[in-house]
Amino acid sequence: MAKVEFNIACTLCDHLKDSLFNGLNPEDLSRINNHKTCIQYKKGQNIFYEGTRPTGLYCMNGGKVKVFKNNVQGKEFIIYIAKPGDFLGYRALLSEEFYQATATVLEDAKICFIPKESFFEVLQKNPTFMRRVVQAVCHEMGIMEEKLAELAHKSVRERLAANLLMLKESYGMEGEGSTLIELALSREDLASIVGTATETVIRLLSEFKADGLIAFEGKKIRVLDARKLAKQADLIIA
Amino acid sequence: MAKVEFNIACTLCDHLKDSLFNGLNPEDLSRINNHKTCIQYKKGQNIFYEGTRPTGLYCMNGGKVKVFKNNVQGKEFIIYIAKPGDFLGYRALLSEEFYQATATVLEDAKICFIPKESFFEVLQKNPTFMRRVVQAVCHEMGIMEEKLAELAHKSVRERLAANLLMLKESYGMEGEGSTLIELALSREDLASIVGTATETVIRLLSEFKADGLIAFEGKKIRVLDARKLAKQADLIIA
DNA sequence: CGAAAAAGATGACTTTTATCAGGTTTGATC
DNA sequence: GATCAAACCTGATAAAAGTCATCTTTTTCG
Repeated sequence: MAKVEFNIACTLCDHLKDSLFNGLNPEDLSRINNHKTCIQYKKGQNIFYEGTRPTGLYCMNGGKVKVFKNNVQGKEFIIYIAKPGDFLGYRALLSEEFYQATATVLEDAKICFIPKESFFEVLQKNPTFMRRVVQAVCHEMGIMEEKLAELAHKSVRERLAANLLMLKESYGMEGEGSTLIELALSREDLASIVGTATETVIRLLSEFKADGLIAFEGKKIRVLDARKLAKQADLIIA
Repeated sequence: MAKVEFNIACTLCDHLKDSLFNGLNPEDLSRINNHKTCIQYKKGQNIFYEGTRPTGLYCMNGGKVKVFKNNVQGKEFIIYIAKPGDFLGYRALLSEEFYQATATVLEDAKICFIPKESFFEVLQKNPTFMRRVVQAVCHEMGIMEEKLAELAHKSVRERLAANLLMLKESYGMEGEGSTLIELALSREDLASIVGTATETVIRLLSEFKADGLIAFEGKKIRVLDARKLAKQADLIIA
């Protein structure tokens, strides 16, 4: 499973508009572009490992990557799932620490690597870009605070429902009419997102299906009744 | 309970050395100093509320403040506890969002307020300071990832033990010999930190006390056997 | 000081969810 | 297409932790 290089100019990248690099001046973008290395990864390959030192930033061009931590007993907790346009591994890079999580490819991915020096150079030269990165990081932190409170006080059923809705929002196709979660997640991975046992996820999914809240389409899940699901998630009272 | 103003020059602040303002050039520090308002708060007073818009940054000069979210049933989850030298409310300020949490005084506090404009001005003028803020925010984020994984996969007993150790580290007195947690936490607040019910915390604390792991001194807890506590937290295998 | 409120403690009970053990189905590989 | 592994599913059981009710102790405050 050798790594395969590919190359797309950042200016021509389909996902530039979704990325933090969007709005960067041509000069800085070309600096990034000239120093990047783009690699195709197969499902199951690792991008980086917990405990190692970051040497640069990963920018997703295609596919899906899970970022997770392993606990002592080997159980995974998935912190987030990166999709095209997302940065990967920026937290440890910016805090100058070791990676605290491992990144593994969920769906065949194309990922560009930008060396630390180039990224930091642009960051330092360009206060507006720095400002936007800070804003994004702090927004992300808000999401994590939300997750913490959810994990602390909601039942597994509520968390599963909430996460299905979240996945629909984040990984649904363009357009509001979309209800299919464009992510071929195993039950095990879904359990690692919700923070529960695989068996529990299986049981609850069958219940949700029996109640007409969701449907299975191949390896993917379609949200049939977002409103009822939100009720299950205790997001709306009525 | 009127708010009482006080004033201490930032350059003379005892906690400057623990703060992100440490190392700031005299010019920038005086800009901060000249625009700040310092207020004394009593236990129980609120600094800011979830859902409101931040207008500046709070910098702790004394006391303790809890930052928490309320869930639908009114149960609190404490995200962190700010101590002197800490910034308060910077996440929402930097992400330009509403506060997602409420801040309430745990122990009578002295807090300086720096208006958004002054803080942003220094931030923009001073790339080194910006860099340090980013680094701190990303470090904080790493701690939250850790907490997420802990909440997802550890038992209440393990989490309580881990949190007691954490509290000892963060709120113990200076010097490594210190074992007393310098925080008068109610059982209810401790439960809100661990993410469990008050009764459960009470029961587990009695067990820890019976096993000689901790002792109560007034409203405070002393860690008697950090090693055994770490074993309870499943942090060490042996 | 004394009354009221808040915090702490304990017991009984129930619910939730993890775990284990055994199945079946699906999918990849030779 | 046979074989093996992985993923998925189901049921039984046990443990963990929440809830509720009650009681005691401590704190607050007029």
